[in-house]
Amino acid sequence: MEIRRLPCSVRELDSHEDFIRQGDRPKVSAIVVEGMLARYHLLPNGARQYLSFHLAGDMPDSQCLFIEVMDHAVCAIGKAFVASVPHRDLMKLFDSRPKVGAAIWRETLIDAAIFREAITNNSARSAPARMAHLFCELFYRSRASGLTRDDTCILPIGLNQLGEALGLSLATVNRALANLRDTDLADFKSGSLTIRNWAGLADCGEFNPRYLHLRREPF
Amino acid sequence: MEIRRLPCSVRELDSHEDFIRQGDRPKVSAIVVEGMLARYHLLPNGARQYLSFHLAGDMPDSQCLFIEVMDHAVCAIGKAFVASVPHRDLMKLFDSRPKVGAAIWRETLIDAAIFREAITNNSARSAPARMAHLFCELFYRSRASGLTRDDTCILPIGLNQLGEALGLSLATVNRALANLRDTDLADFKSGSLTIRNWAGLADCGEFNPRYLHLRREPF
DNA sequence: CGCGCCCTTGAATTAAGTCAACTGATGTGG
DNA sequence: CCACATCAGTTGACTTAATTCAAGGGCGCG
Repeated sequence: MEIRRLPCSVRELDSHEDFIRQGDRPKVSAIVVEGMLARYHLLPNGARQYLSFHLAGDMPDSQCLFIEVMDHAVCAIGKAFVASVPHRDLMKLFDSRPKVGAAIWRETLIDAAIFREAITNNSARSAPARMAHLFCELFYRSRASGLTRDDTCILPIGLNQLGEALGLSLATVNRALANLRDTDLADFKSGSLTIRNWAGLADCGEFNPRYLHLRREPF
Repeated sequence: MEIRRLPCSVRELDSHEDFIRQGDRPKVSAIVVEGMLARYHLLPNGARQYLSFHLAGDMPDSQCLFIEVMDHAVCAIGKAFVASVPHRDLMKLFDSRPKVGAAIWRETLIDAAIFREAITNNSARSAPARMAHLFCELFYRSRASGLTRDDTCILPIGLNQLGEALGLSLATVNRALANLRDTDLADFKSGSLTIRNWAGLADCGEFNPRYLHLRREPF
């Protein structure tokens, strides 16, 4: 894509560092170059609700192109590198190349599909199933982006954060992980996820990759 | 908006009637003319997860403009009228008037913000709080669209469906409603919602309308 | 009248949350 | 190099919120 030719500045983010905060009015959008970013809500009691995770190539804050003030925050999950592109330049690009605009619009619609799936996941499934579904999604997307090696992918996230993503307490997350390990479906340990039985894991989490709308599927 | 001038066909939908099903590849997009539409996932066990509700003026399936196959369904909540506009015509409009395209893009981004809020609502809040938040959102949006009278708005939805939206069982929905009624926050009865204490309800549901990004606020 | 649908309520059950103690790595300073 | 602090993960006992199950009530409709 021609986005690569736009002027941009790359920045390194430390683990847990915020890239944007709720209430900000950013003038640039970010593209993940390396590592992982996440969006989250900050709740009145100080707790967090993680909303989505973003891998290399994703634009985790495309929404701020058209919506002035951020209703959520974006932070790094593990060390990450992001490229910032001014909105002005993106808009000019959309004018001169409408297809690029349409492609990014499409990406934002897929983001929305991922949000919808998260609603269903966190509302209608048991703790181990939620865990399994999230693992399936992250592994599938990682693999589609060529970020896996054999059956494992990097996932520099803590159990607490997993809970804040899935609407579960730390203890329940732990037991769900133990469950997946015991049934030999997946093994999550010290920031890396290993798939032991893909079909079984997908079945447990009712994972159907249709909603990701990938052009070429990694399986 | 110039959308009104596009050729379109208006159709009446019965309560519960599907407008689009999962797996469809629609060639038209809908605009709600009257009544209410909802998006939902159909789960493997036959259950539903409602994802969002759409009032007059909304485009509940804008996503199919750029994504071929539907990953969710859209149905009527109560009787409704929808106008269908062929994608072809919308695309032509976007070409000739980029501002219209940007406005619709913005709408889809607000949809995404509503999905995010639903993730948080269904993951991080108690049953009565979820109920309160949903009521706040629907009343606020209804009011912004001029669809309320005094402190009540039409909400032709059953308790079962409320549960399928909030990730709660029928019994819990009932008790949550009783709770809101007892504390004199809101009264939901036979398809209409009456707000008794707006500040209290918003507080109970931690409702902050920021995420709706409305240009002019109804309160 | 009687049937079906939706709402309501109560009692029993279960999944998940809370609380607290303990482990095991990692890291720091004396 | 060891003593100690720290932090993330693990596990168990208890509590609670929500689910499930079951029975009953109101109401519209044939």
